[in-house]
Amino acid sequence: MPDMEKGKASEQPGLLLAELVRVQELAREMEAEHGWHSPDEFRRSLLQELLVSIEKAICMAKSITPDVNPQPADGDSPRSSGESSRSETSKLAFREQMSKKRKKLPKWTREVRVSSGAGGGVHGPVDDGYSWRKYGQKDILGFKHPRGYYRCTHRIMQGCPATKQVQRSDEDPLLFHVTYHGAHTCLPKSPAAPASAWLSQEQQQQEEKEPVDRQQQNQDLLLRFQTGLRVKTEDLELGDHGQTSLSFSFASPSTTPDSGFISRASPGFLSPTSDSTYFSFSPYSLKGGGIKLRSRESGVTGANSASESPAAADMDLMLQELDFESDFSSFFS
DNA sequence: TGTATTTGACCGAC
DNA sequence: GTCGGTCAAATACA
Repeated sequence: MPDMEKGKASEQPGLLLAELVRVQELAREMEAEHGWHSPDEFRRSLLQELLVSIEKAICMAKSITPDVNPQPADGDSPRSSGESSRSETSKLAFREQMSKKRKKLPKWTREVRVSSGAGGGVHGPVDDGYSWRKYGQKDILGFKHPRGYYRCTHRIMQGCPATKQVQRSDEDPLLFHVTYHGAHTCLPKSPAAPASAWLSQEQQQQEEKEPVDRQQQNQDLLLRFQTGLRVKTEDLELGDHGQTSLSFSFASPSTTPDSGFISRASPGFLSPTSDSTYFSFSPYSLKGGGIKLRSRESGVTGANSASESPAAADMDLMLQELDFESDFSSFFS
């Protein structure tokens, strides 16, 4: 293939991505102007759905590369048709296809700490809006605890390629590393109101009563985190596909997952591993899709060392330097 | 009885 | 050859 053609081919996804980012910006502007404080719940949920869909599209666009053959639509749902008659060769071909595809999928890693107050497990209903099905577990070299493998329940029906891996920390049994692979192409279980679950009714009412600008909202968010739970970023980094690593720590006994933050989320999110339970957050809530993330200076190490001010600084940094508008708007609105 | 989880085996990547 | 990720039959559970 001549270089010119190669260049054109590689330009297409870039243009597509640029267009999508542009649409995302417009949607965000619309949300900022009309959606965020709109008393019209319907309009707000529509805007949030729109933003989530755009992010999905961006993710998908990012996963496309010009030098790879386009995947057939049923590539993600191997058992959807003709499974029983699949020949050995086609089976192998499919595996190879999936293997190549995996490498292209966007990936997010995050660490989730479960409060000891929850008794080593979270009994409160926690939900990221998607349902997961465990398909494997494996002992990993260098880790005391096995790694659990989950995929989206809708993989077969809707061909959703999203998977996640859950690895319990050796040092801290209450800490779980959750790695998401691929963006959901399926519909969330409760698309209209997943995010509102993260705030108390009182907080939501307050939110509606007192319209503030976006930066002020970020500050409010920060305050809420400071009073309710600690949040810190650690080793914020960029992977090949915009991988980020974030850490959430529930530090106050009065704000254990059971007592508030988590328990207000919808059911079904709790995904037990073999010897524990864990919870995690939607990749659409925190991922840096389409957003450049900058590494912060290291200085806060270990979950327990996340004192108030570094956590505050980190959160502040996140909220100011990273464009988390859509992410956090869906996460906390 | 249908659905979800467990677990040994298989396969590709390194 | 080793290891991580996935498959799929067996099993558990509601």
